[in-house]
Amino acid sequence: MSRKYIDNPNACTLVHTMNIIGNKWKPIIIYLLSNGPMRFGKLNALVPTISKKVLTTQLKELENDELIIRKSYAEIPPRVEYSLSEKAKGLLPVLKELSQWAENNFPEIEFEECRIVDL
Amino acid sequence: MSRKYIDNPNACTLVHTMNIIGNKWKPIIIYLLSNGPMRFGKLNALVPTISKKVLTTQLKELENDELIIRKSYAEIPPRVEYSLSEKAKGLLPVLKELSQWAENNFPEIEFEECRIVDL
DNA sequence: TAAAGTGGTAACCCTGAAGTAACCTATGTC
DNA sequence: GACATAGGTTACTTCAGGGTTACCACTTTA
Repeated sequence: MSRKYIDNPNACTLVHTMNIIGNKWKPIIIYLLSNGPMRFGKLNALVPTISKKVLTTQLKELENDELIIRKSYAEIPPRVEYSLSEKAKGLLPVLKELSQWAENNFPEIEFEECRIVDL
Repeated sequence: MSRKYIDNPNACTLVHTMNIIGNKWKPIIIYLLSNGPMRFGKLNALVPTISKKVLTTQLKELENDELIIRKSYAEIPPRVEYSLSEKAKGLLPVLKELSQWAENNFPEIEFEECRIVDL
């Protein structure tokens, strides 16, 4: 008789984490929101390469996973603010370590294209 | 004049990290290899739901990113051993923190299906 | 009266990641 | 001579994530 499946829950919680934040846009969104609450339009302006539709779905998924909080004001024109939940804030130091790891281990990459233009 | 692009390299190193390990199988592979070198067949047996083709491409990509080391012996039948590089070992504590974060913040999830069967 | 501002939704398409099944190499063994 | 073994490759198909464009609601401003 031989084992056939993964033994360790660590691997699976990891998989779960990746399902939540391991995609193209979510780390960026979480990072941006770490500076404080932000409106939909501002997020969209800061990441012009994301379409409104995709931004909407990413925010909705993050909200479902309770990583961000959506607060909408009954105004015209509408105003909606997104902010990080406590769950997400607990993630920030780990994300920072991941960044650090990448910087330390891939020094050949300049990450220039990430630098700013103007706001 | 207003800023139009993301300001912070943190977000982008993060994106880079996610590109490397943020997918369905790589965290699992890295975790399994953290127990020591392992052969292709054993990896495949431990994760029976991954196809040989996909396992091959994942291992190849991890090797290109210098996270794992592929050692092949000129024997018949062939023998190939995979192990973690130093780069990848530096990542392990962070991955563990990510696991920990998921366990702490999603207590409602049992992660039962991750438990073992037999080896 | 028409355009701008805000936060979306609806319908559609496209691509790349992942999955399936068959095949290959070279040897040893029945 | 047929099969098993280990580590793949090749060709084909499927599917979900992401992308594009158009449109909406409601008010203020020009």
